[in-house]
Amino acid sequence: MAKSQSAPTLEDVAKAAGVSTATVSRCLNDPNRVIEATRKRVMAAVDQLGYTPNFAARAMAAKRSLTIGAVIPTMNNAIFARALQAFQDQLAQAGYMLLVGSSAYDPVAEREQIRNLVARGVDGILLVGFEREPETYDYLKRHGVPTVAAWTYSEDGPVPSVGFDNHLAMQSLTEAVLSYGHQRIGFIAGKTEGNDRAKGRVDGVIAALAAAGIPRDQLILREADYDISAGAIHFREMMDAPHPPTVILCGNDVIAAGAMRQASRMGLSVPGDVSITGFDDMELAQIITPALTTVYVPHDEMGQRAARTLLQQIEGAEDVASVKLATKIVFRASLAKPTSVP
Amino acid sequence: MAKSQSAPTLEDVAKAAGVSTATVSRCLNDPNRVIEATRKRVMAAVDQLGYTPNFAARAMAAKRSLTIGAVIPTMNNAIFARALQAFQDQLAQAGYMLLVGSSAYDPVAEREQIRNLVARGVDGILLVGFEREPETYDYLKRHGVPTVAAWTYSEDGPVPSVGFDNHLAMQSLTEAVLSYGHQRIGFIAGKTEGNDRAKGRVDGVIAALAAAGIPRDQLILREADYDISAGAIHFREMMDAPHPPTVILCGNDVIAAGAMRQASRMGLSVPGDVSITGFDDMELAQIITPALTTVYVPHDEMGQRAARTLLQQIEGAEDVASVKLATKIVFRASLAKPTSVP
DNA sequence: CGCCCAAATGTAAGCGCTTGCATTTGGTGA
DNA sequence: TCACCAAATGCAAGCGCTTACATTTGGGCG
Repeated sequence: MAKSQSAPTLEDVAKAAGVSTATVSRCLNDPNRVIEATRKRVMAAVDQLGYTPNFAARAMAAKRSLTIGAVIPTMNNAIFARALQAFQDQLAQAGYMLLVGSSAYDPVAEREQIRNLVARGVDGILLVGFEREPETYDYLKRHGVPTVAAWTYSEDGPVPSVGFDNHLAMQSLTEAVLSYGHQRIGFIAGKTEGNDRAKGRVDGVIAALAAAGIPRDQLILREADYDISAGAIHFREMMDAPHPPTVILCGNDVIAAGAMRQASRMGLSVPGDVSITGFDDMELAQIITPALTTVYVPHDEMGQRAARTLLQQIEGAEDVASVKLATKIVFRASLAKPTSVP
Repeated sequence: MAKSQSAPTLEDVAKAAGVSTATVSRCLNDPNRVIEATRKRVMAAVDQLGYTPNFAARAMAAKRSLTIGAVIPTMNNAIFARALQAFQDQLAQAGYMLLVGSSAYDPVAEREQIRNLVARGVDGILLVGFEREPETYDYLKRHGVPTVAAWTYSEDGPVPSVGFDNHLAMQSLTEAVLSYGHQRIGFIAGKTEGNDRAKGRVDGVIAALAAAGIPRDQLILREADYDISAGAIHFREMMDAPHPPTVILCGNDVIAAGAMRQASRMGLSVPGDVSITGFDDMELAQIITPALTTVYVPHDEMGQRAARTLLQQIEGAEDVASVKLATKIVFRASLAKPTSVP
């Protein structure tokens, strides 16, 4: 089938309506700069011809693309995907579309993606976390691309942020865990390299232990990829060691789910033999058995607020404030007092 | 902070290298049309200036955007997100980026998004399922935008597809369930309106029952939104009715998870009191207790193949073939023989 | 009944790139 | 050595839109 004659352009509409292209353009972008009679005529022509503006041309002439970019580690688990959905919904309302890239937790890939997005002329960018080369922030600033960092929070980061205090959240959870009487603690953290969020969580645990006067070497710490099987593997290794912990904290719910699965495979009861906690409060946290004690994170709100923060910047606001979201500990069955005498 | 002088353009590079813009352009897009000495000089200028091409301009001049669009129902659960990730990875390798829209299962929103993507000049579009107005397909064809439908399969759909046979998959699962001896079947389907995949699954169940000579009114059929609580609610209503089913099939794993949670809240044992099955084999299927019998769907492969199918079309291949993916039933603990005598 | 001014509209210059065609270059064979 | 040809490069015309600036229009007012 032959591709039809190319789509109608602004000029076609102008001709059909008997006005200049400038008028048509104004009708579309700033309707009340044009008198009603004319506007009607133009609009009639528009939908009679089935005209749709060409965004590339518009982007080029107007120097804005009505497109926002986002680079996230992965969409494989619901955790980023969910906030991204909320982010996207909010943008769509403002007429923006979302261009996504994923980095697979690789800083180099992330940098590439960012450059790519900038080359595509996105009007703003959503990033996850703060930790990346200063050059990247320079680059972004140099190109005048508004940026917001999510899943993290700081008053004085290189760009505005919308997120929560990873350190504090994990510290609180750890304190809660300690208050149950646990002394030997395992923590299966996410990979911390280039990941300030994971680092924050580790530091939170350490701070809580320190505050409780528990010697640092009581903490069994390991880093895992963010997936089920990694959780399972590390859980097994920790539990197989000479003095297994009475509770294993996990860097997120997915790792915790892996740990849980492994516990059941090893015939260990949770929380009878060992307690387990997660982070994120994804849906699965309430579905697995026993239900998971974890840290609730307002994913949807984070996505929405991030969008608004970005939009504000795009609209030219100076000194856009970062948004600090509250997390809270959700106590469920997977955490209990240790039974074995230490 | 003042936005710096605008980014270097092709012309700047040309000037710096002492060649014409045409040569620079060729260096970038078709390097071996340019002699090595020149190429080196140009490349040096390129990274000395930190030049990055402007995609809008390129899109406009070359009439391709190196951008692919996708409209999916939602990224809230991992099911679409996961395949989307695979789709995206594959595209990235070919230099494309992904522009995403989500429809929230609303046909009108979907149509809007599609038009939007076309206006943005995407080189191809990924859609979920076949069912939508014929005008949409006309529109796409008229604009010459290659399209592929995923999560569904047909030899002779309006566009090539990459997916599996929903009807057959669910029919097989139902047959398996029947072979366990179940007679009173409940099916919590997904909403079927405008959703050929959900419809296919319903038809599959019905076909299997018919083949087994089980009267149609033995089937307790309901449609639910695709979320946990909907699964829970419908599960409760079915089980509270006078003659509760001995097995409840669910339109997907998320609904099944909801059913499972509700079962435990009602003190019903699975599969002792009632069996439950899902569809998709998401990660959570193996994590919940009891593990869920479900239909495995190769999400990653679907995403990858969809990308390749689309790319083929973009490269001008005629008559691109649809890809039929195999599903298979994964038997886990949630399905067993009925214990109560019918 | 003109004049003046603001509102409405038109004119046309780009935005940064690709590409068909024209021109130049350099090597080859006679 | 020179004509000839392919390869390398340059020229310049757009691609479809926005927008600063110029021009026209039409009403209110003196």
